Amino acid sequence: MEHSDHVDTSLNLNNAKPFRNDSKQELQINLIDFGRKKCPEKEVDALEDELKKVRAENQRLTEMLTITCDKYNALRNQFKEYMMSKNDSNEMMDDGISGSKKRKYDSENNTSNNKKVDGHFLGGVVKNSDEISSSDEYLSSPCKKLKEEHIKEKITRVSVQTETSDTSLIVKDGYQWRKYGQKVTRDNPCPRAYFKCSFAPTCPVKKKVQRSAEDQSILVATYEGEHTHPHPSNLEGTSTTPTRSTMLGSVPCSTTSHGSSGPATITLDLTKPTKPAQQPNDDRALHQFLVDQMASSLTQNPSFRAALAAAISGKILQPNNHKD
DNA sequence: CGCGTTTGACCAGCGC
DNA sequence: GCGCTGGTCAAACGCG
Repeated sequence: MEHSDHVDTSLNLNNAKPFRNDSKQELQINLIDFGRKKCPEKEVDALEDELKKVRAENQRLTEMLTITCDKYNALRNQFKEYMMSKNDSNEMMDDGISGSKKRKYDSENNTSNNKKVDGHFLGGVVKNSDEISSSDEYLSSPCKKLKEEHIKEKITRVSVQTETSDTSLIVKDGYQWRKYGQKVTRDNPCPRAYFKCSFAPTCPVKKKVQRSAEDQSILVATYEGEHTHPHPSNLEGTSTTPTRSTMLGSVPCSTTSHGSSGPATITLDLTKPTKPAQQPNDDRALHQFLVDQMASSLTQNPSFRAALAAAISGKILQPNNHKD
């Protein structure tokens, strides 16, 4: 676009504040500047048309996404119900296999996870799709008590793409962790680090971090339990209030979960910051994430679109009124 | 000096 | 019962 050199289209997302009046004002100011600098009427009409088209397209995509999400949720619920009924019947038959206990579950889960992590590596983002199989194992554990414990104790698995040169077993998720152990496991030459949540003394959450045996640039973090306290970033007054499903700590991530009972798999991509996870890069990742979130929520916000359209039609079309 | 990390020791589950 | 393994503990250590 030839205007890009002249027009400051930024919404000043650096502060990552929610959409508020001041942002709207700033937008209007930017649009005023936009109209003032150069906008032949034809071009404005063309832009307006394009805007309408984009809005229509956006609307259509939003509807499609909503429908897809609804369908996905319905299917997921069906699958969950099916698995529950299947496990209820399996449990009776599996009672003889008393050997399968916590450790067995963990190790099987870990190995299967490690294998699958690499199988779904897609251009810097790890697509870890073991949630179905692991929930299967998870729920089909013959030990009823342990099963209930596991269900109660939510397990989340996070695959993090990092630099191979980064030897630290640190997954920055915003919480405070205290390392209490490290162990080299049999099926993986890379040591596994054990962390406890130290943000709240009573918080039962534990975290295990280990590099994938096959792709050492991938860190696999396993979270056990749920935090009994709010996310530290929320307490610090972080402007956005992301849920665990959209933001794990302060790094960009996506998550696939299956309700409250099964393990969730979350995918982080820490490769975009080109250096190992350090504070400035963490900030950059956070910043990028917030920008994306803001952009996404703004474009899906009907009132924002209406305000944008109103601002364009009201201000640009009347370039003479731009200043008092 | 306080706090977090490191690391060897210990414990419990599991297979043989 | 024994050895292997994963998970945890706690003393030693390092750092700010």
